[in-house]
Amino acid sequence: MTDTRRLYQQTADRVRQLIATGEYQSGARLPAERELAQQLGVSRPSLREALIALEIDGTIEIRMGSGIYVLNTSKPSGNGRSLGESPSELMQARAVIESAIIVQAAAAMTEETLATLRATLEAMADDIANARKPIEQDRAFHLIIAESTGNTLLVEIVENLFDERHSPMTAGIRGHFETTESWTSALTEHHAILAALEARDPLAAQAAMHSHLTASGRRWLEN
Amino acid sequence: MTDTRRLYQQTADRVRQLIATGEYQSGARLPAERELAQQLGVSRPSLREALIALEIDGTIEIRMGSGIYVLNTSKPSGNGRSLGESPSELMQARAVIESAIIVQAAAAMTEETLATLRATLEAMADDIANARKPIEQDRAFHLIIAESTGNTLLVEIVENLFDERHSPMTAGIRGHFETTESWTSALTEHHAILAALEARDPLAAQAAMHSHLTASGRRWLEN
DNA sequence: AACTTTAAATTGGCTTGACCAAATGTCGCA
DNA sequence: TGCGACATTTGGTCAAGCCAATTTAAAGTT
Repeated sequence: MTDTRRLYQQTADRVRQLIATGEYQSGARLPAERELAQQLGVSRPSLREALIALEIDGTIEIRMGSGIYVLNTSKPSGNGRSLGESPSELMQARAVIESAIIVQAAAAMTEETLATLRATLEAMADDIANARKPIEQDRAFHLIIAESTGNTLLVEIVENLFDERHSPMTAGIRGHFETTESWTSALTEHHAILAALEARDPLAAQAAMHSHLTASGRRWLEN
Repeated sequence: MTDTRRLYQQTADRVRQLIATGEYQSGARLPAERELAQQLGVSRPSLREALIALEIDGTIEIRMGSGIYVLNTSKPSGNGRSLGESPSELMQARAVIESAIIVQAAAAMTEETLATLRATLEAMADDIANARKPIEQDRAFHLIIAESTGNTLLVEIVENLFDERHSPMTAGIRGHFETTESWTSALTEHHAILAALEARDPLAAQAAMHSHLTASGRRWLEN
């Protein structure tokens, strides 16, 4: 699969790799812009855009007239999980948290909330049929479940984790290629979750939610 | 004082102002790059650098061939909470989330991590014996467990929820009257959690964590 | 008239080339 | 040896142009 992300994002990742692999360690000076651009096969303006991204996330420091320096090489997580696996990390976090939340939600589920959830899935199906990305419906489904716990903190957490997925930052790591198929799968899984909630079966709901989010993460990483 | 920052930073701020002043509201489309650059009196490459900075911090979204769009003007960025949150809500959220997390943690528990946890409890006991508030040790205990999942997002969430409890805002709702007794109870509960982790018993650990946080919330409210 | 197809205009994506300004290195002179 | 002027290196910015994705408008079809 060809990388369709913007060039500056791809380039930023390549520079991150140079640093991660120890090619350039903390405090080291990278090659000059002109040279590095040629070395990476991109134009200087494009490299500059990448450097700005790296500067913002604290990977490098740019000193005018002097050079580009690698900043804190402090690496996160000591287990070999390694580079740029933020998407899987995100979806794992969602799976853990939302699975726990839905157990609470199942207990407090009202007929009214169930009706709202059904309406959401209908709208989602409609979006898919019209080749629109049902991101808002997807978001609503998860938020409504969180809201049914009556705990605003839990809602905020679910909200933030969801939005994290579609943030430009995360989109930069891997472009989303949500296809009609993948959305259809997601819809099916949502229906399974809803069925468990209708049956007031907390454990089944928990299992369905966990399954949905892990599958969703897998789809995200595979395309 | 003349602004000596790089041009892209100054430009990014000017665009942020255009958005903040309502010139361009959420969802609105900014002028085309060429036009906006001229309007701001900078070159297109410089404007582009500014736009990348704005894209990264989630202020705008750039759609190829379409335009530049203003995203959510709401800026949560960390601590957008504060309203309608009760201590009980906070502790309920912690109970739900940390109980789920410890199930993952129990599976990944290493002897090394267990040793660190034991050391934390010893330091906590020492603090209590010397009439010091073992807040840092308490914090460390919960964070170490979260960290053992290897998921930085989960760690962040646990961290934020913990710190929320001791924030000025929350402290204002109810001054903490953590007594020696209440800290001793907490320590005992921590030991119970540790015992379950040493036994590699996820369910027991889950129960112990849930029990600890609900009890902790009760103590908080009662004094 | 309504819908579909096609072409033109718009808009972001990227490159080449150049010049300026800050920082650094070099060399000659005291 | 020490210090100051000059040349080099390096980032900062601009200008103009072409390509590709998207949108809009026009033309064609039913």
